[in-house]
Amino acid sequence: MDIKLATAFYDRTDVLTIASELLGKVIVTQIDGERTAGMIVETEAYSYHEKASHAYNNRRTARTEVIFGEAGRAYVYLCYGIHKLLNFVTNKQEVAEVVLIRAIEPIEGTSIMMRRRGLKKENHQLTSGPGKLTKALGIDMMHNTISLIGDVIWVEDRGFSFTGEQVMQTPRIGVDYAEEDASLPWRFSLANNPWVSK
DNA sequence: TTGACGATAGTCT
DNA sequence: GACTATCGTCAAC
Repeated sequence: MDIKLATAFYDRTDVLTIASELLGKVIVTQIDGERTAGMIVETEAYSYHEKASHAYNNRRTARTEVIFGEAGRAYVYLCYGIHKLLNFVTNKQEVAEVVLIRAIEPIEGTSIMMRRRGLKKENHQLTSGPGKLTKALGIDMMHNTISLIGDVIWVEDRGFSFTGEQVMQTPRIGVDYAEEDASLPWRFSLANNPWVSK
């Protein structure tokens, strides 16, 4: 049974719960007439009250405005001038919290993803990182602010469930600049899943 | 108007 | 392990 997650899933007050519950959910994209999908195996939470967040201290700019908007939208931004990173906006309006999608396990359209990534052989390089999965799924800056309840990018619950020791909780990657907040264990990943980023 | 800086990934040594 | 491509964003000038 494939069930598309509704706004209510994202419109909750605990971003850590949402980040952990997204493990096992399936991202589906229908872009350029091509359908691809993958199961989320790694996420990170970001909140306005910690320094790693783009919206730290409720800083509002043109870029961060979507984070303060309604839950259930995509926040896509350019990192290092090259990589597009996909986030899900959560919580109610004016509360800036998001979940970064860091890795997925390919489920549908693997050959399409390989072509987009320029890979000839299938391997874990395909989607094991935040910049890799967006390229594989066909997600670009034009998808910033798009609804996750629509028919371009959405998330389904296909019944995959992970709990307890199957879920790892560790510090986030690449946020050393966040000083004391860099050590917050806000990264969630599936234990022993080969598609988790290195 | 300018310059410093990334929530990374791929290449080279 | 080290190096760096590449560009939008943001704050300071």
